[in-house]
Amino acid sequence: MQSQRLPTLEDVARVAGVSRATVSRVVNGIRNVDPQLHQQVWNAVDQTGYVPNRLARSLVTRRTGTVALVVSDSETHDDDPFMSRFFSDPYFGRVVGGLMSVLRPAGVQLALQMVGADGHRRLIGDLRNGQADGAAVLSLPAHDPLPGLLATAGIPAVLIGRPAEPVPISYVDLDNEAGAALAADHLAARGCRRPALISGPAEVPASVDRDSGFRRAAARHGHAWVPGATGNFTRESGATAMRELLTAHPGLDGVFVANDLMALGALAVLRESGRAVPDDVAVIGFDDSSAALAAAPALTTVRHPLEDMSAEAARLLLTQVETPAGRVRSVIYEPKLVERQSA
Amino acid sequence: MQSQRLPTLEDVARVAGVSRATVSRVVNGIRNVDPQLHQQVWNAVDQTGYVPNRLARSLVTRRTGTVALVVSDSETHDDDPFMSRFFSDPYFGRVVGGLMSVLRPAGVQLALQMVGADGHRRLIGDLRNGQADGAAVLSLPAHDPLPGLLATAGIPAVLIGRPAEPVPISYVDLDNEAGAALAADHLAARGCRRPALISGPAEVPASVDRDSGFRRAAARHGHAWVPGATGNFTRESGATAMRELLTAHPGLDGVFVANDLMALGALAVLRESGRAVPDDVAVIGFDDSSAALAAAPALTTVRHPLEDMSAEAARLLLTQVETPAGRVRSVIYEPKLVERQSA
DNA sequence: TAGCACGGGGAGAGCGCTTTCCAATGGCCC
DNA sequence: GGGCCATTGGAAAGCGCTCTCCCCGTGCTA
Repeated sequence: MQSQRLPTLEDVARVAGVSRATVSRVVNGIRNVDPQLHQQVWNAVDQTGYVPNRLARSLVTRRTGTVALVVSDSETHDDDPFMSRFFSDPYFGRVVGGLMSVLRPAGVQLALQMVGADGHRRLIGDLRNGQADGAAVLSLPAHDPLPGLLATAGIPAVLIGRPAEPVPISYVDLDNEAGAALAADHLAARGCRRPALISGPAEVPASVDRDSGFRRAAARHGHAWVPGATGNFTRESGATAMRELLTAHPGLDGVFVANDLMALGALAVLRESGRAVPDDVAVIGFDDSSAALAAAPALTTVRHPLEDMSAEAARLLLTQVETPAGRVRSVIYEPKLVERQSA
Repeated sequence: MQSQRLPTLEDVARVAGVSRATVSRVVNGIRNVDPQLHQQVWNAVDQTGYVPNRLARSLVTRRTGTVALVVSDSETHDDDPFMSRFFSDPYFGRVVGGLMSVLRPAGVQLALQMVGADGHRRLIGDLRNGQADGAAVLSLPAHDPLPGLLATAGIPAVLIGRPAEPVPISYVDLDNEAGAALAADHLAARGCRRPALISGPAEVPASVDRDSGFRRAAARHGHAWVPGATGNFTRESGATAMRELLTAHPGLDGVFVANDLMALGALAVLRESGRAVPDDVAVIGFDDSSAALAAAPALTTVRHPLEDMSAEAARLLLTQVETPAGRVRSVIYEPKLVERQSA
C-alpha cells in the first residue's frame, strides 16, 4: 500500500517550472496560457500522476459537482423495515436511473442521503455548506416539512412528486387524475358494470389524485359511487384490499388498483377466488413498473414515465444550480394507458 | 433567499468569547474543556445556527464519512440502454438497501459512482484524494481491471460478488454452486427425468458457478448431460432461451433458470406453449427477488441473501476504513431453496 | 521616441477546519 | 512557601486549491 503523499498542484508546478497559479489555469482551461507552458504543464501532470483534489477545490469554489438524492422519511425510524422495502421497490431504481441518465453525461455525481425527522437541520446545514450543489427530493411521508425548509434556505432543489402543501419549490409530477381517468374510461369501454377501486394511502397526494380522478371519471360513465378499499402500495396490502372488496361486493367486474405492486396482490387473490382475469374481473394497475410485465396475465396499466420525469428533475436541478435566481418551475407529465391482458 | 455567509467556527468563537480551537474541541468532544466554557460554546452554536463544514473538515482530517458505491461498467457506453435496465433491476435496490442498513446507523453516507473504462484513473485519483473513505464495488463486466487497480492503490474496498480473476481484495459472495445444486436436487426429488438449464452470460463468474453447480449435481442424479441455453439475465433473454430449449427438447420436464428475471420470461413462454407449471415442467429460479413472488405461479427459487451480503460488505468496508492494514477478507453465504409453486 | 494598452504569469490571501505546540494557570508535594 | 506537573486555552501553521491583484514585457500608436 503506497499511501505516500499524493502529488499536489505545488508538485506539478515545481516539475513544470511554473507557479501554482499557472498550473491551476491550465488544468481548468481558464485564460490563455502560452502554448509551450501549456504543454509543459500537461507533461508535468502526466509525469506526476496528478489528480486535482475535489475537496480542496470545492472548498474554495463552493461547487461540488454533486447533487444529493434525498430520501425523506421523517415518519419512520431506523429500525423500521420500511426502508428496505422502499429500496427494493422498482420505484427507487427507476428514479436513480432517470437521474443518472442526465447527471452522468453532465459529469455530476449523485449522493444518497436518507434523512429522518431529526436529520433535517443537519441536512439543510450540510447542503448550504456545499455538501452538494442541490437536491432531488423523494418525499415519502405525507406531510413533510423538508420541502419548505429547502425553499426557505434557498437551496436548489426539485421534488419528485408534488408536495402535499403548496411550497415555492420546483417539482415534476404526473397528472395522476388524468391517469386514473384513463383507467376508468378503459374499464367503461370494456363494458364493466361494477367497477371498484383499490387506493393508496390517503395522505399521499398521488393516491388522493388517483382516487378522485377515477371516481370523477367513473361518475361520467354513470357510476355515481364506486366501492373502494385502501392499501399502502405493497403487494400484500393489495391482496388484503382485494379480499375486502370481494367480500363486500362479490359481483364486481373491474378494479382499478393505484399501483402495480398492489395489483399483483389483487391478481393473486382473484386467482384464488376462482375468478378469471380479465373475463370475470378486469384489472388495471398504475405505474407500468417491471412488475406489470411479470404479472400473469400481464397487467394493463397506466404508464408512469418515472425515468423521464426523474431525468427532467435532474435537468431542472442543474439549471437551478446554474441560475439560483431562476423561477420555480413545475413539469407535469401526461400518463397513458398501456393495454396488456388484464383488462 | 438568504445566501448570507454561513456562520463559521470563527463566528461561534467570537460569540462564545473563546478561540476557534476551543470551539473545535467542544464540537468534536476532544479533550476536557472547562464545563462552563463548554456550555458557553454550545449556546453560541445554537445561537448562530452553526453547522460544521464537512468539506473543510475532510480536507484536513482526510476522512469524509462517505463511502462510494461504484458501479463499474467498463464495457458499456453512456448511450447504452443497459444502465437504465440495471437500475430498475431489483438487484440494485437490494444492494443499496443492504448497504444503507449498516451505513445509515453508522452515520456514513453513500455516493453513487458510475465509471466506464475511461473513468478508472479518475476514480482512483478521487478516491485516494479523499473523495470517499472507501468503495463498495459492483463489478458488472466480466473482466474488470478496477478491482486490481483498487487493490494496488491500497484503497479500502469490498467487492460484491467475487472478482473474475484472483485479486487481493475483500469480497462477499454467494456459494452459487451450492445454490444451483440445491435446485438440481429439488428437481430430482420431484422426479424430473429431463431437466434443462438456462444460464447467464458465460463471462460472469456467478453464471459459470451456477451452471457448473447445476450440471455437477445433475450428474450425481444420473444426468450425464443437461441441455442448456444462455441468456443475459433479462426477462426477454429468458423467454428466448426457453423457446430455444423447447424447440430442441420438447420433452423437458424441468428447468433451472440462473435468475428470477429470466425465469419470468421462461414462465411466459411455457404458458404460451400450453405447458402447465409445475405439472408439465417444473421451474426453479435464482435470487428470490421480488419478481419471484410476482410470478404466476409463484416461483420456487434459490434465495440469494443480497441484503445481508451487502450489509456485510458495508461492515467489512467500515472496518477496513478503520484499520487500513487489516487482512483481505471474504465472506461466502450459503443459499437456500425457497419452495413455492413452480417446482 | 515616449506613451499606452493588453496579454500572460507570479505572489499571496484566503476557503473553514483541525491540531500541534506553548504559555498560563492552578494544585500539590516537599 | 517554592518548584513542578497536569490541565486547559490560544496562536498559528497548514490541508490543496482558486483567484484577485499586480507586475512585466511586448507591440502598437502618436
